[in-house]
Amino acid sequence: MFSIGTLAKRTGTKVPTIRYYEQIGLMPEPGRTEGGQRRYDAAALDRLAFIRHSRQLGFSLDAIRELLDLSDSPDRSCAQIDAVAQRQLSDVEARIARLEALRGELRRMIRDCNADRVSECRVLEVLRDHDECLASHDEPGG
Amino acid sequence: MFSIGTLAKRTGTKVPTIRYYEQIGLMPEPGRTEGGQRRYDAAALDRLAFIRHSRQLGFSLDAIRELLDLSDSPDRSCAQIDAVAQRQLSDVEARIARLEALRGELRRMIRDCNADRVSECRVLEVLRDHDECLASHDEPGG
DNA sequence: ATAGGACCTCGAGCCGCTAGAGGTTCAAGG
DNA sequence: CCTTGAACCTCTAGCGGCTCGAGGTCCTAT
Repeated sequence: MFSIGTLAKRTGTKVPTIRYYEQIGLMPEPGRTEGGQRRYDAAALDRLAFIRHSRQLGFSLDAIRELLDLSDSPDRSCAQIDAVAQRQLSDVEARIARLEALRGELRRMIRDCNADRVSECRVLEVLRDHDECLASHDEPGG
Repeated sequence: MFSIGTLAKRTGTKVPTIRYYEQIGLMPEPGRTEGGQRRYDAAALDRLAFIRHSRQLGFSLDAIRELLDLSDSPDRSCAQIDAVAQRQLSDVEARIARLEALRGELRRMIRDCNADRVSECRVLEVLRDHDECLASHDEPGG
């Protein structure tokens, strides 16, 4: 049985993040000392490590919740788990594609700017005129 | 002089987003009709188009504010503008690199999973054991 | 004159945390 | 056993960048 600070250190998570995960029901409520401090066991450590690693791979907390739920039924087919991972992969691939398009525009914009003064700055021109772009980068974010 | 809805349509922005930009001082307060409705002119349209396009290229609202401020001094050197764009490019490149690493892990994870049951699922194994990963994907997001 | 779409403000909610205030508990050293 | 001070507790608010809803007003076309 160890404290939230120890759990935080062992998983590379910040303490408030652990409390947040508990609050949203991703981590179960742990036992408490008489004084009211949280005390964790190895199971909690495993679960949090799973969550953190999934987060590092870009899974949303909802997707992680799904994975954790699915992993509680060891006899079921793992097709659903693979589907969650596949969705994540597709998502990552889409984001890469979008960012690569942005990278192209930014590079072109910077390369073409041989101006001295703001008034002739190619970067600003491109930002002003959408038509100067090759790709149609519709959605922000990514 | 046209309404916020017209401005929204012409720039592909949602109406509440325009009001939000005004609220945070990115768009100036426009004139109003007697009844209190906003009325915009061509300058507002240009400014909003610039903002939207910059957003599509991934610039933060703060960076856009900087670009807009800089573009008000046409006689200055455009080095600062290029620097903002360069920063953005570096940012995009870093995000691409990170996402490519994630993509690799996800692909490997999915490829290796030939299991039927959840209990043998390779995807879950990898998520449980950080050591199964090739790269050290430290920070989430990206 | 009236209908109804577009506008108004204000406040809350999304994700995934992060930070701060202000107070309590625990563990180590004396 | 007592003191210290680091670590814990709860609660609230904030970040970016919007998005949505409620409840009300205005404008324009018929």
